[in-house]
Amino acid sequence: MSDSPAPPATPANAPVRSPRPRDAEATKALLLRAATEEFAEHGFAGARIDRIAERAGANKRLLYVYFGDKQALFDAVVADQAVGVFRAAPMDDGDLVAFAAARFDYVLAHPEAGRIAAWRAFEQLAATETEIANFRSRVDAVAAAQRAGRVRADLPAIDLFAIVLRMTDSWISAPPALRAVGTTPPLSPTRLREHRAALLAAVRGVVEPHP
Amino acid sequence: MSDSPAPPATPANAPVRSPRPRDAEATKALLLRAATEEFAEHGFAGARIDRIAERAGANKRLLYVYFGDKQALFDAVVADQAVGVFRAAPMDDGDLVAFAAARFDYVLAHPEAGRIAAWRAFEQLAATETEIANFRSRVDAVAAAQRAGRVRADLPAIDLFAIVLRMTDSWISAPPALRAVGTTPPLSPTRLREHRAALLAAVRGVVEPHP
DNA sequence: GGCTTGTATCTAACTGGATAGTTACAACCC
DNA sequence: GGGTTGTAACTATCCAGTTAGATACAAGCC
Repeated sequence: MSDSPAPPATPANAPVRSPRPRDAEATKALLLRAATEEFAEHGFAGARIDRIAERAGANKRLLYVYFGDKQALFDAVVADQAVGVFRAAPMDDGDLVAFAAARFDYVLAHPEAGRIAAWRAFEQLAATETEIANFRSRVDAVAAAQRAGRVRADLPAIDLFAIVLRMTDSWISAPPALRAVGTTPPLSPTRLREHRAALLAAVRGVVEPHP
Repeated sequence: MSDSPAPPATPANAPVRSPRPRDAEATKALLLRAATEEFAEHGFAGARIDRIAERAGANKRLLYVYFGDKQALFDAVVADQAVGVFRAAPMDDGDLVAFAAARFDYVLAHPEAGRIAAWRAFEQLAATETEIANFRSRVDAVAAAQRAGRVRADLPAIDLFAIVLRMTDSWISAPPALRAVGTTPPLSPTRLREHRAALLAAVRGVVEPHP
């Protein structure tokens, strides 16, 4: 015990206490990212504040400083993810097939976005004005396409949109048991391409004008 | 077990703090029913054991005696609800339109069934053999209908089924914000009939044989 | 019938650990 | 100094699961 460096309480040689670089924006972003993963995996009730702080490598306190409480943090995550999905899947000219393709690709590349959206839909919280406005613009675009004869016009635009929206999630959010029915390897790229093609063909069947 | 015609008289008489009649089966059924409601509303993590016992007017302990723990209770609820949906929405001859109609009607009349199924799909638990077998029988029926020329055969049966399954939920599990886009009164019977018709027309567009 | 005993059903109160949120304070930078 | 950013320790509450025991009921025995 005499020849050992005998590290005292002072962290002379131990940089374990790597003092986080004082960067509020970076820390906030780290916390939001960690919260996104945690909420995506476990939902609101299942998510743990301590795990989020740990994931972010930040202190729990900062979470409350920057976001408020757990609910406010969840809302921030939801809003953030909604921006991403909304941008990634535009609906130019009410083209529902292109919309479905873009949304499918985005949610496949960002599974947490799909899960957050789904979990959000299941909490019985009131919709925000922003959310409603986003959806309304999409439904309006579909209605315009109907008037232009590019989309079948004998069904309400909002129903067409709601149906196609759900179709887009058909594989990503399918019951695990249904996915288990398919090929033994869970998710080969080939299989995924096949489903993507089937999805788009199905959407075409829904939206193409009917006699 | 959903076909128990014995006690159709619902025990809605008096959940007062009177000594519970000693009837194990009735208590068990009451607990299962209460758990179904609680899990449907709040999901697994959000559900509270104490609330379930209170809803059932039974003691918390009985829940552990009859079902095991929270997870086992959830599994029991899921299995029970799955039986109901499976029976209510058969798929004779791979008729996906009739399947969609029956499933839509059933889930509309039993919202908790749809919510339980959705919560179940969100937990990343492994699928049971029963679940897989149920889905496989449906997919096989679709494949048979394809061979018989009643359903378009240029898309994989499993994809067709997954897509139609999700379409069925398109209104029931639509984001609240999307539902808010529609008419101001949230859910009129007329609007519901309209959506049902649109859903079935859309399913027809998906499954009808293509040249 | 009355009494005992055994078992299934039910209850109130408790526990140990987890968890959201807080306080007190230190370090940094202007 | 003073505002900002960070950390550790703390608290009050909640909650799944348990303990210990009470009560109804039926079978067995007299």
